[in-house]
Amino acid sequence: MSASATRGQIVSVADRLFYEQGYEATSFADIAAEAGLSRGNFYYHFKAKDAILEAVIAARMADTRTMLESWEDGASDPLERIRSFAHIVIRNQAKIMAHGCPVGTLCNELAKLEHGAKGDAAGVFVLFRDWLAEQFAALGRERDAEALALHVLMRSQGIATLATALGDEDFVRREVRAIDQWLEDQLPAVTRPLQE
Amino acid sequence: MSASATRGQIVSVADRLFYEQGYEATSFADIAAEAGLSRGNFYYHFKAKDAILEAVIAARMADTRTMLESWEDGASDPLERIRSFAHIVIRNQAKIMAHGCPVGTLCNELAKLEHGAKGDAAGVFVLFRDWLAEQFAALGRERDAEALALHVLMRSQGIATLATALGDEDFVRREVRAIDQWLEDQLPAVTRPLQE
DNA sequence: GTCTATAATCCGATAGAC
DNA sequence: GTCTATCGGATTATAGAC
Repeated sequence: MSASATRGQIVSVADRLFYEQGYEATSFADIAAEAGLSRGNFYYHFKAKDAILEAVIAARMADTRTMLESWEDGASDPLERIRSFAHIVIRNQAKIMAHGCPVGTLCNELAKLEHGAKGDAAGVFVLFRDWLAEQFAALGRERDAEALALHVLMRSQGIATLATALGDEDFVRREVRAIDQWLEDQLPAVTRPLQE
Repeated sequence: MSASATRGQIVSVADRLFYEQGYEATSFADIAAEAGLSRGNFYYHFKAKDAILEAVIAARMADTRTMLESWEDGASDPLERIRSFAHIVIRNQAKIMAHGCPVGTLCNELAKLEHGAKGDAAGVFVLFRDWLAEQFAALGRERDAEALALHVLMRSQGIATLATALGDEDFVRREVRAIDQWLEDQLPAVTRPLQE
């Protein structure tokens, strides 16, 4: 296999295992076994575990950009686009209940490890935040677009964490509906600030 | 030192290190060093790492019950009691930005490890949920008390996760204010105190 | 590019002296 | 109850054959 193909295979497997098992709990042997190559061959492609993590984060950034573009292509209405985001927790419910949100759980783990890549991992949140803020701005909420974006992100993270801990499907559906309701309440030309 | 005192010392140190570094990343050597005893002596008090985890979770359950009682003693108004909970993320802001919410991050880690104690760890969430539901019931929201309780829990978890990832203090303050505002919007008009 | 073999380290856990 | 010494296994990482 070519070097780039093998490298891509490693990143793909590592991406999934880091999500399912966590970064530290995933060993080189785990990745090598599922990627179908020996441990020794690993160091030809990645000299250290940190390097794989950076490649996985870069891949997630690229995947996220692709997903955001597909939501833009799928709906011209900014409100519908924001709903596309809010409904991830339902579409990926089974995975989230088993392993949480890939972004939130990785940031939490890297924070505890005091790993320098925490900021890189949080970059996926920044991608979502800025994209959501664009949609809110398009809805006429330019002034507090970023605050509204972070509010939606916050709720999706809270839902994911409690879904993992408690495994309550009704709770997930109910809270996603509450986001939909909240979104519509933001719609009217009335400029209602989030705070105060 | 007596056995129970040493055991308590181990649990206290393990509690803090599990929070700061994570469960798996904390070794027996780490705990032993900070508790001031040898690795070998460990197994007199805890025969396995799982046993320490269970003791830590039991200690957190007890601490949480104590905290809930102190909030009950500190305020007779259920709304004020709920605010006591919502404001944890501000009181513990520095720790949360560094290591996340102790309950949420532990549940996430145990979920990825497929560790049987995940349900026990989630028991702290259940304590908070039931206590919050009691307060909402006392405010006249008996019918949806549990859903309201989970909503508050969800928001505090979302705030904690984003605070850890992004380190934005303004975001934390703004979202706690938004919870306060939401709380007042939940009050049935009849139970609202007369202004004078 | 891929492999085997192995070094060096750390882990959880045990045995036994005191 | 506390200690030292140590086992067996897993881990990251390297060296070198092919």
